[in-house]
Amino acid sequence: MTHTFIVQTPPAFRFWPTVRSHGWCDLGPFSSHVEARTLERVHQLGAGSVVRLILAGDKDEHIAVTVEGLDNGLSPAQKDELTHGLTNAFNLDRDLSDFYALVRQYPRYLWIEQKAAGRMLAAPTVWEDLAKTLLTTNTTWNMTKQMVARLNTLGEPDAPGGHAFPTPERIAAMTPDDLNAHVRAGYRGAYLHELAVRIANGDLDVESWRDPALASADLYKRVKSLKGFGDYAAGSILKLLGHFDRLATDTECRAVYKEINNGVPAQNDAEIAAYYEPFGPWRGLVQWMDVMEGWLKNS
DNA sequence: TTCCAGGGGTAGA
DNA sequence: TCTACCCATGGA
Repeated sequence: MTHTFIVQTPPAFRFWPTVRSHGWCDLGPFSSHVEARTLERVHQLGAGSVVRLILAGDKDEHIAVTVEGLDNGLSPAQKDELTHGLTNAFNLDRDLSDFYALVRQYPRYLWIEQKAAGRMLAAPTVWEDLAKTLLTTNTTWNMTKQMVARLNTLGEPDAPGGHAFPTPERIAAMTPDDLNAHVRAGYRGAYLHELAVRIANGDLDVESWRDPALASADLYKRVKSLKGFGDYAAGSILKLLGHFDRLATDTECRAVYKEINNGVPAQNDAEIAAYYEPFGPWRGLVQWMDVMEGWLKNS
């Protein structure tokens, strides 16, 4: 049985550039389909049922949500739950007008507003963003995809054979050794397990980190206090949570800086930080746009 | 075989 | 605050 509803979006929102703003769209349980311009996701509702979501932008750039896999109707509570999760995932509460006003002043960055880029696709839960970000550290993107795919198979299955992202409770119920025998995350496995345990037993309420009143310096400290989250990972998480005043300088960013700097590599990360400093509270997003420019322009 | 990826923890200064 | 060294995986 299939149900469809619309999630309203803010002005200047565009569905496809937001989907393609981040590699997340190709990490399970998301999958993006370029020809159809749809984003799919196998998703577990709070009550336990697993559904398949097919998302597309409609003519007004609102999000058309098709829900497959519910035997009964889509209840108002389920619709609210999905809308809430998608509001998080698409960062629909975020006002980017100041960001566009800033980049409009730089010829190099005029493409950002023209492409309606800058809104980043996140996961519906902070736990999922943390787990995936941990699996991007010190590895290749291809390896990240494989590790996340294996992690994802631990989640609740749906009828067509997909899996929802595993809950922290599910991961916490495993031993670290069993988890890593399955995910093959190397030294990251123990960190992932510890994170799941702390969330599952209530020691950490990571969903509360979405609170807009939380200062980014405070949030940064909290993320970095997690095992396995250093400057790069914490900077990445802050962006997904809507704080853009932190850089997340990785090998990719260093390569991009070299291009911007006429082929001359930065002597150190401080030189890269100095380049982005004028962008103030938006510097992290400008840095991300530099990394994603080629991909976004071709999406 | 070695090197290293969308780094980070730890010890020691 | 900075540096040296270690860390598992698997592709090149």
